[in-house]
Amino acid sequence: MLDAKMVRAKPELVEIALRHRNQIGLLENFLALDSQRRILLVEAEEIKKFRNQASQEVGQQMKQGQNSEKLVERVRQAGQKIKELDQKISEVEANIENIMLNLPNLPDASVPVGPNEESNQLVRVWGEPRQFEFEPQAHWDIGPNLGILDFERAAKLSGARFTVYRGVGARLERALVNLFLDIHIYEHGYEEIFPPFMVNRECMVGTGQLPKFAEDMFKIEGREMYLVPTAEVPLTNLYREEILDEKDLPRYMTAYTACFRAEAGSHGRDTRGVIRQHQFNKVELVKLVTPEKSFEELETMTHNAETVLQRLELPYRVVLLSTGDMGFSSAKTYDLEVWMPSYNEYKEISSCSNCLDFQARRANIRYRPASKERIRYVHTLNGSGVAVGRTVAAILENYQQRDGSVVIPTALRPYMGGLDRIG
RNA sequence: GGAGAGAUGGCCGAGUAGGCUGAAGGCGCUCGCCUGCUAAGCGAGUAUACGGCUAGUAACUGUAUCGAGGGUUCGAAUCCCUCUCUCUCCGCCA
Repeated sequence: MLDAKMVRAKPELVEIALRHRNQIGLLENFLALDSQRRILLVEAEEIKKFRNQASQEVGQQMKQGQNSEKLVERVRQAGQKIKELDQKISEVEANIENIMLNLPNLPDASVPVGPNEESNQLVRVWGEPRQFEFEPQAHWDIGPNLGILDFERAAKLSGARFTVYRGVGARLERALVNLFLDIHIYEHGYEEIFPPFMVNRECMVGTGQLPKFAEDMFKIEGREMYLVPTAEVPLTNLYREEILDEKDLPRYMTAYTACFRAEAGSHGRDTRGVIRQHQFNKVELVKLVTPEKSFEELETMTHNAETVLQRLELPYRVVLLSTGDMGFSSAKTYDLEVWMPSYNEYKEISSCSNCLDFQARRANIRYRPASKERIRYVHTLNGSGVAVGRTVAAILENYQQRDGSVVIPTALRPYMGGLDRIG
């Protein structure tokens, strides 16, 4: 959520920033409702002031045995008026809230302006795509051929966009989770968290999935509970409605969770393989930091995610997303894209974002500065460290051999019981 | 699933025949004093949100907030209703 006072003070700037995000005309109603709200507030508060004083007076008079009927009657009427005004105010506030909850974060000044991913900015490239001396296969062929991915039976169980991992494939998935977690816990200093995979509505609003993107979520029938679309949701919301001490910051947290996405509106995209699934595994990184530090924390978080790909010796590049390609809650996002031979291009495998105080404001996560200034919102960051299914795909494709077998990256072998090759 | 208890400020914890309690007391924290150092001691201070007024995120001022929402009342942390959560016992279960 944006700071309403800031929007009120500089609507033109906000308008421009929103236009860069392809969001137009969302502010018109806000300004009108906002001033209406303040007019109503002043009126209601004045009457409440009268009521407070008058009802106290009534108490005094009653104690002294005086007749206070007239005053009582006036207060009664004031109470009626207050009820009406409060009613109006809460309607107006509901409208304002609705607008505010649907406004995306504003892009940072360092973000390239552009309508879509075409405007993304290449930041750096690591490693080089391998030159195959044979025709490389796609992971959706490699996996089934090795008997480690079973798409057909997954469809029988759950439909499209699900995969069954079996045998060494299942172990590969599990090994990657453990490798990623170990790197972030023991090398990068993140606290390991194992959160619930279902969360309530407040959490989903807190990180920005709701109310705008309800159709992307899996909701539990008959309950206000949602399957987590990313561990970012439970991790960030761990401190919802809390006031932290500055000495408790920064907080670095990492978690493995399954992630569940309805993928509404992505029909026909990435239909083959494990790239776009309704359920996938991910190790997520989340940071809560002081505002002064958030941009440098974004850099280190991105490097933390890169470490995983470097350890696996997978070629990737880092891209700074343009204003038109960023997620709703983010002010600045780096994507990590891993080389995928089947696509003959780099595919997103991690997304690292600085959300500034946007989520903190929604989730009401604040901290008390050591210097005794007033309480402030923390800044929140999140990043994939990294998507596990896509890593499996990348390993299968980048490490495939002419005979159909797949070499296991060295760093992963201890997690695979020493196995150095599949097939 | 059955029975009962409870939700108050950063924490603990008072507060029911409804009124001057934003809220006693303690702890913690901050500042000052004291002190060879530390500790102890003494004094003062210490909620948040949204408004008004302002050059002002200063001061002043108003309103709201004692789990959430609604009701009764001139007036509710205190009475009534609904919901949520926590705890105890029983049952069931990985």
